[in-house]
Amino acid sequence: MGKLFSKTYLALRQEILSGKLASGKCLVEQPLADKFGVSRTPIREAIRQLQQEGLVESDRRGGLRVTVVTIADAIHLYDCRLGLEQIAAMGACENATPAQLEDLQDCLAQANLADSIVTETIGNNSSGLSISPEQSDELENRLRIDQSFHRLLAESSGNPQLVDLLEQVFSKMALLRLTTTYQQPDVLEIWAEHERIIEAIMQRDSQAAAVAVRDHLIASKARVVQALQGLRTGASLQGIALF
Amino acid sequence: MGKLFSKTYLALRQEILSGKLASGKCLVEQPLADKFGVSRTPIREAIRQLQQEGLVESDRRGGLRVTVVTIADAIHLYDCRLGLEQIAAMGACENATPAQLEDLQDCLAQANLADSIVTETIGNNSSGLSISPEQSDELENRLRIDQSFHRLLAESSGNPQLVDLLEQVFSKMALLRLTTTYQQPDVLEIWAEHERIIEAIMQRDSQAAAVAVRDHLIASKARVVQALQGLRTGASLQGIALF
DNA sequence: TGTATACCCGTTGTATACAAACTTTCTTTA
DNA sequence: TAAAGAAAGTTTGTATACAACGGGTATACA
Repeated sequence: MGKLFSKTYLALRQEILSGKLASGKCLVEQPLADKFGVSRTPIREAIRQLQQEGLVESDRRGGLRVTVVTIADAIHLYDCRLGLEQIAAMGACENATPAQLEDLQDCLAQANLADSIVTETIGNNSSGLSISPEQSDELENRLRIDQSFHRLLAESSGNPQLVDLLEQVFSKMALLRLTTTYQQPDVLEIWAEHERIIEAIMQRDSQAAAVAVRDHLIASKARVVQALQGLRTGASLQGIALF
Repeated sequence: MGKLFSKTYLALRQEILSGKLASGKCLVEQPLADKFGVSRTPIREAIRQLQQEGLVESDRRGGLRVTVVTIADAIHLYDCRLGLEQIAAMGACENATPAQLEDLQDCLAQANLADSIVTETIGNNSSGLSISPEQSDELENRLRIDQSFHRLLAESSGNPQLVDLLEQVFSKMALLRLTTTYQQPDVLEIWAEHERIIEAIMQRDSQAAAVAVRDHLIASKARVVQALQGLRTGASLQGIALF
């Protein structure tokens, strides 16, 4: 179907996730409609969709803006993931199909491959502050792989409700993760943690899987919080709002 | 603000949650607009809102209908609650305010009060199949109390994201409740389980709280599954109550 | 100069008209 | 009679016009 609203939705989403529409930016219907060459109606639909995803939130004055993710939100979202993904891992131990297990392993393989490429071509990023386009692409790639892993994990649980809820959490974190991954290029630990999760699931050991997920998310949360606090002290951003 | 869409949203929501708009019923914009005396625009807005809440889902043919909650969904939703509410309880141990603790205790007191009233006026329901209006009201009351408890628990965590996610789960479970009528569950056990949760939280013992929540939800899930299985085998739709 | 009021402009909410896609049914033809 | 196609009806998508609400500014008056 050639619906305009889905096109504008995708375009808007891309603008938000790429940072062209910055967090906190007010979304006004008519200018957006002009920008995309459509009327206000599909813009409204698109914004509603984004609101549903958590990428757009209502302002205090009833207006709409790109969601602002605070440090507190990041922590809260990680706690939600902690609860949901432990259940997902336990469910995966019971219900993951062979194909899904294979997908998870593929994901890990891609991760290692991507990591080796980055290590070869770029090396570690401890030297400078600036990030080249190639680095940016590779880091973007890692982010995608990580997201794929967690999405596959959710799907492997065989619980569609869980998938839906986690999807929402991931959407809200997308803004956050976009900025934090650049600050935290050392992801070898992450892949190791993913491997432990997969191993536990393949052994159908739900307790071990839950523990592995818990450890992974607690570690990730710590990494992100550290990165965010570093960001905050570096810039002169007032209060809790980060972006 | 006297926005029409919020009025129609509330009206539609009420119709869905009261069962006047049955699960699976297709939602067509123009008839609904005629029914509520508004144009299609606010109807669309309201439906989008309900879709966001999970009370409306898209049909296979792209149409919209009142969400259909299956038995499998019920089990999956309980698993989601299991994950989220354990986190909520642990959060509550850290962040619950004295006022919130008091509210939780009030909730329990109301539960005991309601229970004694039901016991006095009605007695247990082991005898017959039919349920009087008074019984129905009292069971409705208990359901509200139970929902209040879990809502307060979520809020006590101090995690708004968690509150949002649990709200969605509760909404969908409310739909399931409508597909059947009530059956008197063993409520004394439920209140006792609630009490254990509160005690753990008041002692700020997050591990105990998580265990208490886990035990409670596993028991609740078992109760519901048992009721559902009996419902399937038995000819008469006695129904279930979700606690 | 400070405050209050009135008006203008920007933004969202609502109604309505029209278009496009899909369904269904009836008709026509092989 | 069956199948294919066309026409009518249904439903959602889109554009647009207008209304209502609110904020900000300018002006008038104290």
